[in-house]
Amino acid sequence: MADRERWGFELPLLLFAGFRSLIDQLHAELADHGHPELRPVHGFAMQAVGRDGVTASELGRRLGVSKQAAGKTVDRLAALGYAERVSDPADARRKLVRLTPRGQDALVLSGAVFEELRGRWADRLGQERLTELEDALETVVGPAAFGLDAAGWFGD
Amino acid sequence: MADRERWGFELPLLLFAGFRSLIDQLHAELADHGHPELRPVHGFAMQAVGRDGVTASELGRRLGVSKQAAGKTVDRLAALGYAERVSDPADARRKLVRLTPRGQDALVLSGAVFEELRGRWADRLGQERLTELEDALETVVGPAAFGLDAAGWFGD
DNA sequence: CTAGAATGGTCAACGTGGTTGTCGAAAAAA
DNA sequence: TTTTTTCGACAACCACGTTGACCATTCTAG
Repeated sequence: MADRERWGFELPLLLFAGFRSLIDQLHAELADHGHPELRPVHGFAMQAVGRDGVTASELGRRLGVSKQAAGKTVDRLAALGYAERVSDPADARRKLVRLTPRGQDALVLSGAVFEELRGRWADRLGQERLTELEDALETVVGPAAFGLDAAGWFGD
Repeated sequence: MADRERWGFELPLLLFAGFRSLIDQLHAELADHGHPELRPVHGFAMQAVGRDGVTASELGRRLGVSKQAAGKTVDRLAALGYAERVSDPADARRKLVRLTPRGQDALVLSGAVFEELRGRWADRLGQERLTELEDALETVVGPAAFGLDAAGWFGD
């Protein structure tokens, strides 16, 4: 919306503002639908757990944090009723982390909200410009974009 | 780079990956130029302090955190040699936080690195598509993009 | 088969950055 | 002048990350 020259420092600010606006709206929506306690970090963790469950060590690898940190996140998720630990009969060392129905619900709901939010961006920009934006971003960040390793990047 | 239909959840991931890639490269560069201790949160805080200095309370307002949290950040910045507190002769309650020369250096360096990084994106995308991306983001996030309130969003 | 290495989970201590609540001193407003 | 507001600090606490250590179990070589 400006043909003025842009500063380099605006780019990260714009990206962050976009990201944050989506995440903030997601969590406002989640809070309105029975999940007020969920934080962004929990969403990432649940996404990494997935439908099949995962061990705490593997979760740590997927999220790019130590297994201890992953274990703590699972503790919180479990305390909030979103995940549970199940012993693995095939390997007495492992404890599978699985999403509870509540956790699955939150994940499904998040997916729906993200679709809705993308729709709003499409209304604002037009499908064309939105796709352009996504493609441009994918060009510069590459497939790394879909790694969930957001270590330490999330808070309230 | 894909004419397939995109999922809503990809958008925040792409934005975050872009943001993070810039910030990570910035701090790698800063570390290589004598500022290995700086964290993203410090950059935001120093930006908010600016050339004129600011009180801890005002800093908190600018960053969207409590004055206590802002005070702690100033403590950390001061311990690292990037900021200092100066008593305000005109108001005995206030203590002006100011950047030290080291702090100013880091800020100037950051600005230069961001220009360089934007240049790399321009090489990849072309000036046209980069400007399109910036404009599209500004359209959806509005002027709010340039608020520095990133409460709790930063870590390592 | 058994000894050693690798893996998984947990405990402890700690660092950083956030929150509230409280408080006294100083300034501003009534 | 009295009351209210503001500023900076202290304390207690929470969330989320880190290392290091440890034990139990499983895998892998010899």
